[in-house]
Amino acid sequence: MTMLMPNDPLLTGLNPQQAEAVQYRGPALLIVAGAGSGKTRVLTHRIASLVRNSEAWPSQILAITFTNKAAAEMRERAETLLGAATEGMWISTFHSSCVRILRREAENFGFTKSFTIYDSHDSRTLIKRIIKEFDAESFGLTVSGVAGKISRLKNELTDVESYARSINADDRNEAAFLSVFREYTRTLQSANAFDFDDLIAQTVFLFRAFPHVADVYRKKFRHILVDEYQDTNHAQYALIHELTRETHDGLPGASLTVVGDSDQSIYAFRGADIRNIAEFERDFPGAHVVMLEQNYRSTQNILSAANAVIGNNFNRQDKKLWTDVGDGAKIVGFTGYSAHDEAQFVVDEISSLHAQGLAYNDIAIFYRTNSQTRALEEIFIRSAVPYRILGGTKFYERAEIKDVMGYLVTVANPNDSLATRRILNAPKRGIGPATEAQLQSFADQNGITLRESLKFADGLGLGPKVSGAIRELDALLSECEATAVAGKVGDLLTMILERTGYVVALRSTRDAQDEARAENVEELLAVTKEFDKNNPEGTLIDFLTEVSLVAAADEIDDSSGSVSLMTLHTAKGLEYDAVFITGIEEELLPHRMAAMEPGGEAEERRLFYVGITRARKHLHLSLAMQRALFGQSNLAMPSRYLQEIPAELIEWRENQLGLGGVPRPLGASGSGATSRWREPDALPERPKTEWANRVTNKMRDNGDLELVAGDRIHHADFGDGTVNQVTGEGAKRVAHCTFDRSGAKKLLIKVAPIEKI
DNA sequence: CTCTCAAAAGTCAAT
DNA sequence: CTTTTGAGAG
Repeated sequence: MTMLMPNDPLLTGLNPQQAEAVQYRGPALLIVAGAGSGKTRVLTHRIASLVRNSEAWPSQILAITFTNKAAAEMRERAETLLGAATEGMWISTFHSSCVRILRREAENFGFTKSFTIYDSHDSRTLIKRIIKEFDAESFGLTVSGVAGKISRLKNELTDVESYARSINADDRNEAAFLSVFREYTRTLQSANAFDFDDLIAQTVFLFRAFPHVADVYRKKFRHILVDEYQDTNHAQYALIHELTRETHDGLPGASLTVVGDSDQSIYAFRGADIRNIAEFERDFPGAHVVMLEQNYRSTQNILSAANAVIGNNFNRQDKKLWTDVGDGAKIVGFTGYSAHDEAQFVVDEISSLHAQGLAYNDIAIFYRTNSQTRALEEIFIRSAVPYRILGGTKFYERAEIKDVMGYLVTVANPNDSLATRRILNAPKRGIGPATEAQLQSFADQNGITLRESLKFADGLGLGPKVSGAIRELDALLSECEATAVAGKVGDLLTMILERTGYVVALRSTRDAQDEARAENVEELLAVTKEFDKNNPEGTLIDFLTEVSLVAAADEIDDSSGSVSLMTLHTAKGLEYDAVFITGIEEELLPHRMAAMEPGGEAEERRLFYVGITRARKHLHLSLAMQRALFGQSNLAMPSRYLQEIPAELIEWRENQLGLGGVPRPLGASGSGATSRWREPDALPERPKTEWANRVTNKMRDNGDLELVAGDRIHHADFGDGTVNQVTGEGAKRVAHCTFDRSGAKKLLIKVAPIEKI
């Protein structure tokens, strides 16, 4: 079914399998794409060929990815191929696509277009409140338990009423959960809000309940392409099914292309069902399958390690990645005494890679849990290496940001009582829990929103001070509502901050952290202004939608010139010249919680596999012998997965402090890691660094320390040394030194624990 | 209603 | 270890 000439530019440089995946035409195509096999290229070329051959209008194409970053990249590459002809194409994430559909269709089922989106944090706040109200703790309900169960049910497309029918009504615990679930659903509805899982599930319900609405989208989208198909959950799977169904007036279903790799399925905890891809051929009879195994990203050594590791998973379709670029450098292994020691290795190694000409933004560090960032950051902050942490405690989850966003949400969606409650007393204006309860019950009795109840505060018999505060808040919100209609988001936020004195209040406290909070709020203001600039037509709702749907990986600014730190999950879909995977220890990878879950061990192995296959040229694997958890130091054992990599692929680096006769954590063969492991009290005495104390104490400031080449200095860890050169300016001055004991280091003068001798 | 301090908890990844 | 929470005083 070739529609392209063999010499078509859209096919040049593609291998036969890739070319087939671009050209095949039929109702269903599954592209099994191993890591680094050029799937984005195949997808974009496929889209381009559809448009170029006039097989489809751009507006008939829907391409779905998991992150905004992936969507942006796909759009950019499609634009390179097609130019302006990409206009009208939907290239976006599952969540963004669904929001777009829901905003158009919300009025069909009891919502308005200005609905707000609750992130997991908002959901938990609401669930917590409901559990308390229902006194449901006594039935063993916890916030995380309920949140997880509701999320699972929604991902399985089970709504409250069908759940109610499925349970044993005599089970008091289940009944208690049901009433919490009911109340949660009711509250979301009356707040005109959807939670994350609703965005997908409600779109499916919408399509099922209103076939004529579904038909509109079935007719519109004639070619649907889904990336990372192995990570779809049941609701997403159902959404795709709904969209590719035949319409009621007999138009055949859209053509569906899915791309995925079951070896990279790492989101089972979020409901991802590996069967969606494994059973694709059964779900879509006549589906054509193309396998992409040639890897264009990594060296053979890296691929051999990846193949060896993933080969230990059972029940997988065997595929072997290969490359023709050659073996490349060996994988570098390192065992540190502690997480800080490990971090120091990472930083030193990065400095040396950088000295060899590798840019910082081509380097990334991965870890299993966000808590591992602390030790890394503590070492990074004192080195001259620029870094950035992706994800983790997210900006939008900070209390001060939630407060300020509460104003924007209340203005955009006055039904959202969760947001209104949040701002009643932020900043402190004397409206406490008692007043809040009174306002809420007044609102409930009169069938109005909490926001509207503020207008009737005078009749509630509250004290003059409280009534005055409420009147003032009401006036402020009214003014905001007027501004929001006409103005920019940045102007609105500026007005809110001025009128509430929120930033001023933060600045006037003694708490040093409040200064940082004030800066965060100002950063948010900058974000709104940036949004206004990039979206001249953008509304407040558009802004709120955008911030609700940002993901960790979306924050990556490739031109930032920094080393990127992120979890292994966030790393999926990205690639770097040099990759460091840290904390490759039992209890961490596989994580102790995951190891107990069914299928957990295999999924953790896939996670490791994903990490390994992100590396183009250099791969570093490191671990520590002791790792602190909640301030408690525990013994750590090398991960079982480490032993799955053939020993000849790894070159173990000596600990620079001189590890004497301590063996590397694993040898080529024979005795397992455990027996080769020394007891901690047998470790050679090492200079006590007491990182924790020094690092968490007040930040050192050597800002005015003058250093020139030739100066002798003393460093708390590295001992005495000589300054070779000083580069940079002001607070960013960097001393290039050679230490007598530890060799060459680059230190940020401002914060390094050094003194002149 | 607000502030302060001490106890308790979090302990896995995230759209 | 850090952050959140609850109780009790002001």
